[in-house]
Amino acid sequence: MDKRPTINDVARISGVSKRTVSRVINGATNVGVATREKIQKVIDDLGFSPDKQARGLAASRSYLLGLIYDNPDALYIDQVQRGVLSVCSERGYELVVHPCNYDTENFIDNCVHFVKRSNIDGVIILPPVSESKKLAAALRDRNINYVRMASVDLDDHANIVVSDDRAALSDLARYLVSLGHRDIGIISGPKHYYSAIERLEGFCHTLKELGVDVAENRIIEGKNTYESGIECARSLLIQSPPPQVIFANNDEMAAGVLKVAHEMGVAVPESLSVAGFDDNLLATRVIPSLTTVQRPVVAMAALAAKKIIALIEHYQTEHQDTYLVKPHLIIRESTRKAQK
Amino acid sequence: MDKRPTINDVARISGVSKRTVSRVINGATNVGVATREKIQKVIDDLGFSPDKQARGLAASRSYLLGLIYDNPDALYIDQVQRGVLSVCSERGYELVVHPCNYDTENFIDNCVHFVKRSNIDGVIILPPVSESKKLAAALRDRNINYVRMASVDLDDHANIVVSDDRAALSDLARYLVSLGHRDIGIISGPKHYYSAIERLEGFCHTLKELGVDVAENRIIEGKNTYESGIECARSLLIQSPPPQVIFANNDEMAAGVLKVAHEMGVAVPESLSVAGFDDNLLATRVIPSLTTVQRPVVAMAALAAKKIIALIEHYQTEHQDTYLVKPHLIIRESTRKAQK
DNA sequence: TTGTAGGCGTTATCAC
DNA sequence: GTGATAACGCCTACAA
Repeated sequence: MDKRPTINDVARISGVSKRTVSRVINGATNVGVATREKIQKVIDDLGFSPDKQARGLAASRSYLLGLIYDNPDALYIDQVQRGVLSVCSERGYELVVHPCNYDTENFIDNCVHFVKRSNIDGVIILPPVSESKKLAAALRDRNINYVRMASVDLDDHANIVVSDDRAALSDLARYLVSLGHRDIGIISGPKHYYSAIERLEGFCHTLKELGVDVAENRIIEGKNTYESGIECARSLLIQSPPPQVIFANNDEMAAGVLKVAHEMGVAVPESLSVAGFDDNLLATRVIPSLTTVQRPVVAMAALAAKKIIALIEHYQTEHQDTYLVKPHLIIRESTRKAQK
Repeated sequence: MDKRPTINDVARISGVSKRTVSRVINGATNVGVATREKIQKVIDDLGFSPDKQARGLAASRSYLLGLIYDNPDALYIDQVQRGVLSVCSERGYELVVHPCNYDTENFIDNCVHFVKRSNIDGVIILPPVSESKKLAAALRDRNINYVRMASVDLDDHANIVVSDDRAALSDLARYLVSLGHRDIGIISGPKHYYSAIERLEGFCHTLKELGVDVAENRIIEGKNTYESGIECARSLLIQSPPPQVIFANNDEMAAGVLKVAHEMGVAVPESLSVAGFDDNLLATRVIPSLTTVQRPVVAMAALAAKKIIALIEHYQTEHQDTYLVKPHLIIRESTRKAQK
């Protein structure tokens, strides 16, 4: 590899000590204007940029951000990565990815070890892993910076970005009732996920307010997978009469509903309206396209990145306090007015 | 953060010099058995592991692998990441992701700079960026280790993993002809991508061998996007008569074909067979499910990771030579025998 | 087989 | 405002 210029080169050429160069690099205020300009010029001429490793070794920082997740939704991950990276590149950080197994017993040690062995400066944690109190506690105990992305306000606002799924589902409920539907089926997510509970409650609560009750046998707990969506849709659609609407906790399962409806000869949206959640790639590809809820994932991820950097660099910003973003309803072809 | 034990602690406690500890850490052979065991015990007791930054600074290595891509297919990226990471975790590396804009003029500088500023030990490059001769040349000039994933054998075998798309498309052609189809439409990928050319040629070549000619107006150049698939499908299906089969260069575009067929009242697979490429998530979700070609992406990525590490650590392995993997045909609902 | 000494490129301490 | 000098934790000639 070509030898890159070092701080020593800069110091020698500009005729000052490297301590002073260091001051300029780090934007310290106590440097004479003339000195600063002279040094800056040399830096520019040389194309010098500080070596991350040396810098990290001395300051015990790595300029590395970690992304911890156990989420089957690749599209979601991809959007998060893009959001985080847009901030990283501005601020001189890099992103190290770390998928893990939420289920395994040693997953907390695994994550901690990940951070330790590479001196990761801070981690962003995605749902559903982000819902783990144990992980958050373990990180906090070890003074590891983290920011969680979640659907519930379960941490200090400096450590979390939450999407208001409850409010979004409330909107969806209102919309469906406005179409004249009163018989609604639900395929929820796994009940041990806060996100699933939030969505379910937000949905049912508003329905109730509007005078619509959801019978118990119309709520089925799914696993957020396509296969599970198929299974649950089947047990919902063999009921007689079948519901007028099915809301599925994510688009994957909603796609499963479409599949089963097609098999059973149930026309969507003529005889059955279907809604999902995520605005996954699938939502537009599927026929009919899905009415769903879109989270501003890229923006949330960027916000999370700003927060983690604020934590690392110990400064206050307005980002510290803003933490709540609201997803919005996207109406497509899979929902329609109730038949008379 | 808790203070981690250092090599000095290990040396002091085991009563040897840190040079000897260093030898044990790095698996040097010239250490007395007794000494080695004694030191190893201390290492285990302390839970010591060498600091990556210090190590990197001294040895000018970072134990970081980079992943360079500009690919809209999040699913593909996700699979690659998992494949690479499975090897990384075994070998003590971490993965740093770097999406970039293939189109922009400074993308090469951007990538080089990415590697330099974090002292990335080596990069894995995904298609279509991997097809860039300029990038490869730039990396080689600067002695940056790289491995490309591609559809064509366009580099030293130590630097590439290629999927034999040509052979796979040959299989597809044979399969379609065996169903009795002779009138075939094609939505190719952008012609400036090798992958698109390989697939197109592999397909047409075998068709010709089987006595099937594809008329020029039956081949349309798409852009690998869903929208482009819709557009191209339309101009193919308004021809009279329309083709019996449409092969699209990827599943995204094939999904577009299904959409248009649905709009135009063309039954798939009864009146039109459709095939894609990738075995994207879409392939199974869509109705009817797609006949397509699956690349063993995770395995390819793992192989690429092994190759890049071999390059970094300068050793020969059998991985150096194996570089070609063959995708295989997956037959689903979207293709069917030609009607009499 | 083992140890000594110096260096990797930066930041931090504490004088001046 | 500026500059020696010592860390930071590890690796690598070179010596013994």
